[in-house]
Amino acid sequence: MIDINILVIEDEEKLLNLIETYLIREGYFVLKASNGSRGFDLFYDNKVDLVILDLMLPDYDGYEICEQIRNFSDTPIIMLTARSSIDEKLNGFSKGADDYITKPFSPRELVARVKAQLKRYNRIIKDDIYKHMNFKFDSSTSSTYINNENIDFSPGEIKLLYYLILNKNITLPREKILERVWGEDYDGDIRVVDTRIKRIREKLVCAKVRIVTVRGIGYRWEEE
Amino acid sequence: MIDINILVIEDEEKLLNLIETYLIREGYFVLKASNGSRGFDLFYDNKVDLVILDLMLPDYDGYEICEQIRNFSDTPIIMLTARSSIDEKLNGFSKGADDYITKPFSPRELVARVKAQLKRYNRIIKDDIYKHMNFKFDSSTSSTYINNENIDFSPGEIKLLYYLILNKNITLPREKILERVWGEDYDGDIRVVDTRIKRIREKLVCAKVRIVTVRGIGYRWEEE
DNA sequence: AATTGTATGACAGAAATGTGTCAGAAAGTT
DNA sequence: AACTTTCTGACACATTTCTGTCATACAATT
Repeated sequence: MIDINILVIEDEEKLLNLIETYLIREGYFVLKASNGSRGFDLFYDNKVDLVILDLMLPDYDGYEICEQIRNFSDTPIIMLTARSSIDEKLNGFSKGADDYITKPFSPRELVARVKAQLKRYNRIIKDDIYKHMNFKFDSSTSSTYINNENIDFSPGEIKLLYYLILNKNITLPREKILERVWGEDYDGDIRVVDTRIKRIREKLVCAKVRIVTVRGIGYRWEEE
Repeated sequence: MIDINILVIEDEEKLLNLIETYLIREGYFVLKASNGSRGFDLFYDNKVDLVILDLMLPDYDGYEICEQIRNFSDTPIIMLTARSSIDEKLNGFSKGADDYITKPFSPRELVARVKAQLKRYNRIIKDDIYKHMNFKFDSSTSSTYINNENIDFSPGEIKLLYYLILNKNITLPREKILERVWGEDYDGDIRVVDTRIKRIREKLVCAKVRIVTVRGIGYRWEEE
């Protein structure tokens, strides 16, 4: 499965750990920062899929960070704050936050909002089922069905499959696939991608979906 | 896709080479200058899509260069500096810089900001869709559709197609096409352009757009 | 008609992708 | 631990597609 990384920037340690617990329970990977500066570093050095950002931090104002991130990234940002007036809310949105949670909040609320944002961004998320014609992929159990028959894929194949489905109808360059599926530190032959695509294709022959080759670029998941 | 050239003006050689490495890894072409004067020359003599400019150079102040460039060009400029006070930041922006990076910075930050600027600048079509009548070109996926049917073009054909669309209704001389699409160092027969145009035309027969020949000069993308 | 510029088809070398095989790694069993 | 099975990346070779060149045909201009 492709890991989903959530960066939480929050100075109150207890709350930080609490949030972490909830998110980990949902299967997300959590990056923790207790101040804005550290948060930045983590954001730059990792693939971050969503940011949960406290408004009041020891070093920076949450708005500043939000603005900074928005200068070069569309990663969804959820603001976290004790203040709850309408004014503040508007301010947060205008700075580019995608959602806003006021403390105190329930774990359920947090998780729901996180999922909502990820879904908006990615279309498909954990615990979702992708289906097209006779092909079905259940991301919560990583099982694949063709004509309601379970088809086995290896762990690596599932990872690639999932990534392709997440980006259906979008052409993915080999480099990008390699970075996301194999990881940034992998430095072997780039054509492992081809080999793995081939292995997946073998199992998709009867499915009404296919992986098309985009010469000179990479591959694309296409629905028939 | 058309090559993207980034001009880096930075006197610290190690940093210069480091930046080059990151950018090349992302598929950009890099022009290096270790002082302002040389930077100017490179800017004039090349098609530059973005400038990364150190604030402190042996011969000129980065602000001066920024102003100079702004006198006749909107090419995005990213300032690079060790200083980080708000004042400096404002100064940089007011002189026409589009973004600002303070040292030290992570590779990811650099690349992210470069991408953000290029995206903003190339609004015309990058990640955008060109459409006229029954013809559609999606630059983010490099896909072409005629009557909503996907038409395959080869990588080279896409490159030329894209360049023509970017300059629609403008007559492009062969020499210019050759320089931009084939690259400056290509030194084969100039008539390759004709051949490739022909191949594109074959696929455009049903489209309500066409490439017209301008005798003695070159070609022009024309909407019917 | 002569001259100049462009279109087209064929071809061969180049480049990218597909595929089978193999050996080492990882995971699972006894 | 020893063994078996599966997974996975590397690599070589086959296949497909691309692309520049060139010769010839065609069109425009004088």
